Amino acid sequence: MNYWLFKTEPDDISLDDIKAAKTKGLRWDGIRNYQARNFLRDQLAIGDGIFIYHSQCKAVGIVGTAEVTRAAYADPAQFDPNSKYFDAKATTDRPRWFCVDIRYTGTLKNLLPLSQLKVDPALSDMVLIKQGRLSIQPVTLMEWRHIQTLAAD
DNA sequence: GCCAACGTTGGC
DNA sequence: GCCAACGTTGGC
Repeated sequence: MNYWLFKTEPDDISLDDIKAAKTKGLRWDGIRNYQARNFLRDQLAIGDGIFIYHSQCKAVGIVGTAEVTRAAYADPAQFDPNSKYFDAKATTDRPRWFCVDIRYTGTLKNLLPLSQLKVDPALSDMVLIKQGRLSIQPVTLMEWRHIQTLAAD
């Protein structure tokens, strides 16, 4: 069992949208960054825990949790010429991009703003803090637990 | 909307 | 295979 952080722009997909999808869950598609893709394809497993992080909005930070309900499969959008995620170089034999399905598991009592995460010594090695521009990233068990504790306060 | 960070593309 | 140009992410 591993832990992850997914960034999303709430104007596009918010935690509420994930919640509204209930147990049938949501396809997490449109990942077009190789580093994020490799995590998706090679490491995300059913049952893995996910922090949902809102970016590009007023309240930037971790808002809730979700879990993986289906491991990586070829992202159908790459084959759809009408999709903004279409990739002419991808074929069904050799898909380039992958997606997973996730479902809502909870909303944090308090949104944990990036500003707070940044100054927390226990989180100084977090990928979120050390590297920008990565929409799917690993979270250590220690970080996962620490953030859960912060959220419970 | 600005701009820094950084990944990707493409000419050579 | 180098590296400049370019595009995207994402905080502020």
